[in-house]
Amino acid sequence: MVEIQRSAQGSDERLRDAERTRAELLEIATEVFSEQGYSGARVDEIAERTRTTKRMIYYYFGGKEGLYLAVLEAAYRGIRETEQALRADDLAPVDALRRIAEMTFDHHHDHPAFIRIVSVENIHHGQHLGKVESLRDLGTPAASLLDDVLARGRGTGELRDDVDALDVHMLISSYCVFQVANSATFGFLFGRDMLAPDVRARHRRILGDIVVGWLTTS
Amino acid sequence: MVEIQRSAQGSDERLRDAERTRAELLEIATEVFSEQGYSGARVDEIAERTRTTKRMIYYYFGGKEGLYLAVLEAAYRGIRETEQALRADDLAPVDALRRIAEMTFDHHHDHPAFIRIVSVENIHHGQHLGKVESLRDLGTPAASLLDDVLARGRGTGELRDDVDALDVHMLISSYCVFQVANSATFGFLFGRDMLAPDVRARHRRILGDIVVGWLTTS
Amino acid sequence: MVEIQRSAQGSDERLRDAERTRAELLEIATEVFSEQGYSGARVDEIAERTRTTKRMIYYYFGGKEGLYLAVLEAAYRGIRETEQALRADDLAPVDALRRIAEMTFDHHHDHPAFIRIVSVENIHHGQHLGKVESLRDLGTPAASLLDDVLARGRGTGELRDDVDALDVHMLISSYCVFQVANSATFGFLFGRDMLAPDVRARHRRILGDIVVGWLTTS
Amino acid sequence: MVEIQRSAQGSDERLRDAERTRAELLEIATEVFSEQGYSGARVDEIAERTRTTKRMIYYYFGGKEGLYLAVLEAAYRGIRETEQALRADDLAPVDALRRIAEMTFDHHHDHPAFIRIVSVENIHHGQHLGKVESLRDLGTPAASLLDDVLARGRGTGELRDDVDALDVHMLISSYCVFQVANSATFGFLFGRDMLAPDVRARHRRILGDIVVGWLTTS
DNA sequence: TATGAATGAGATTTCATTCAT
DNA sequence: AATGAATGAAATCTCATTCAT
Repeated sequence: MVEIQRSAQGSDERLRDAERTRAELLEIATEVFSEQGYSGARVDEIAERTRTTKRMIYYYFGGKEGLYLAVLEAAYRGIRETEQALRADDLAPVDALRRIAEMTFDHHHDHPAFIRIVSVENIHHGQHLGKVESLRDLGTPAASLLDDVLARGRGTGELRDDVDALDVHMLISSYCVFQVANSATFGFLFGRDMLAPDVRARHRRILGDIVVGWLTTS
Repeated sequence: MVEIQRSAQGSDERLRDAERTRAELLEIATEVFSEQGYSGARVDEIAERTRTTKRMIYYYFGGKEGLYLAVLEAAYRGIRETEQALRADDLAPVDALRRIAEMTFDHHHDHPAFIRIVSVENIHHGQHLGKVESLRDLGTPAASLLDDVLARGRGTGELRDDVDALDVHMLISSYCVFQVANSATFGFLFGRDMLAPDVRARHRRILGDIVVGWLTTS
Repeated sequence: MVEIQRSAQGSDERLRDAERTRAELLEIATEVFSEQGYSGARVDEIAERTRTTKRMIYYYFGGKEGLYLAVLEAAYRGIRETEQALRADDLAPVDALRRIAEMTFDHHHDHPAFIRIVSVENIHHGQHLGKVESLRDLGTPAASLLDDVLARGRGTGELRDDVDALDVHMLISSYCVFQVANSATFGFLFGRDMLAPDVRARHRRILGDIVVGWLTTS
Repeated sequence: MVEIQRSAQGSDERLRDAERTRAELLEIATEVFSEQGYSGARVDEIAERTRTTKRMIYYYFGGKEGLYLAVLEAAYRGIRETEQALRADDLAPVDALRRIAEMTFDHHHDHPAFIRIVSVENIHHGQHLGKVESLRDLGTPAASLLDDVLARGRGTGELRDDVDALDVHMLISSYCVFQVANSATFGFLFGRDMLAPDVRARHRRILGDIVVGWLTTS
């Protein structure tokens, strides 16, 4: 019985190792793809920064593109989870808005790899995104949260009613994405490092001001 | 003398051809780099879409990177010229602001290749940008134009005084860049095509509203 | 005793399973090797089309080559059995000849996988055939049957005597093998599908005519 | 002027070299593919047996399959030329028939690589053949030559009229192809080396006898 | 008897670049 | 000013096989 138990554990361990191998590849790949882009990333480099070998990429993901798709999926799944965790029903509409803006801002700053992967995917015209079944209607959560807040605010007359959730989401997204995705060129051209803590704090506040200001204008 | 004249003409023609070859390579390269990224672009493809051969890329630009740097420079020179042409002294501060926002918006929509090149460059951490001498202080014009308007507006009390030109520029840029740079993923996830004429018109108006609204709040 | 009986049954079942696994591998392997050739066949594909796993190929056959050798042996054993079942003593020599030709013809048409395996083996210069001990003198039955018929026919003066059994066997074989082994290219080049029922019937008759005609010429 | 002439020669030489490189690759590839099959052939091996490098295979043929297609095309073009060179109008129908049979027989024996390539292609179900545009209606010459002879023979009553050119061509082809394509297994099983000169001569005569005998039977 | 994970060696293919004229 | 041929280095991918249980 000890025998059996041991071998059962062994099997579990192997399975856990398999999962770990897969996860490790995914993690490093996310890093490398986000740093070098799809074509710039090297399968060899990804493997080397791992405990396993290049061969495993093909074993688990079928190839470079498969790995990239998995990275894409994991990245988007990550943001979806964050969004779903974001609750704002307990706040007054105006506060909720600022809260959503700030949380989104923080999420972008804290997950630069994800933002960069999105940039990479856009360079490739989103051609891979469509191949990932599980990413079909991923947009909904973010929009519906804002929808609720806007609806509540419109009811009380606090928020204007000629703007929809997607308009707001786009404003927030564009502002937040830019911080991370364009920090290199913006920093170079204007000498302002958007990733520096004080600048970040300022921009965070400004975004809140802008969003609230815009939606509370009659 | 006939001899000489002929050979002079020949030389002129050759020079003109040379200039044309260079220009054609630059044009196609801008397209290809903006469509496929730096690593994704193929020297072979660029050459094939040209009337010349691959060898000329090495002849004129020294290599793939040299060509990319030239593309980068040309692209930024283009935007600088547009910005310098933008005049707003004849308008009241608030109108000038809206005007700047809308012109910038249009410029981005009308020059997607440039926006995409900037994305590409950011993917590569702006590592090439620094190598182009002529792009040193390119940021100034855009900022100084806004600076003037803000100064005028602050004087009359029309515009708030706790926001600087760079803050405004960043808001406008982020909003405009997003339209073009992220249209693929945004369109896929939310089903809104930011490049469609009606959506574009709506976003254009919204951007003006946001900028003006933000800066006229006390 | 119940214990023992149970374990005996268990063992039988296991053996039967083992036999079944082996047989299944062999069957699928025959198919795959005959469809893709030796080098073209993939161990992975064979395993996938089976209820077992790739590992079993190594367990039962030692490897890809061992599996191929087993396929080769089984295929040739099949034809030998067919040939041995072919009886012609009860027919007049001329009828027997036609009968042998037609039976052989049918056998080839009905066992394309075998014919294709022979082609594959010839592509590889018969290098594996020599390794299968049990295939040593496999040729004899076919030849000796013809030998008998020819001997009988020569005795009565019905059949010519300057042709030996192997000459006849080669004619029949070449004609029959071609039907199956070269149907793709012949069909492509001449637009005649040798596997179509009516063409097959015509060729069958023609073969009989040729063989009989040839051997009855003085 | 000497300058010019020299450089013209140089250019010619380069061109000739290019042609030579291509031709050499094609020649070695024909050998290797015919010896090892499509999947069994190694691009590396082909290159190594050449004065150039593996890279050139991709430069000239685009890849392994492109090279194989070129081999296929060259091989079939070779046989077509041989067939077109074969003239038989000056012979009496019966003699012409024997002549065609014997010439075809010799051609097969003298071009084993071609026969083997055809076998290889059949193993792959002729899937590549269809991709070579220039091989569309290649069959015609062989058939039309026989057609003429048969027509002449039927007119004089020397040859039977219920057999068409394709029937005859198939008989001849199958007999000849078998000699080369199946010599390994046939030799192994029956101990008769079909490629040995004396056996070859015997089979050559026999084929003539069979063809003539068949077609002159009323 | 059976199996999922792993792997090394080698195969094919790609790519920016240089050579020779 | 221009060019076709050539290329080395490296990238991606494949395949039969073995490990550990």
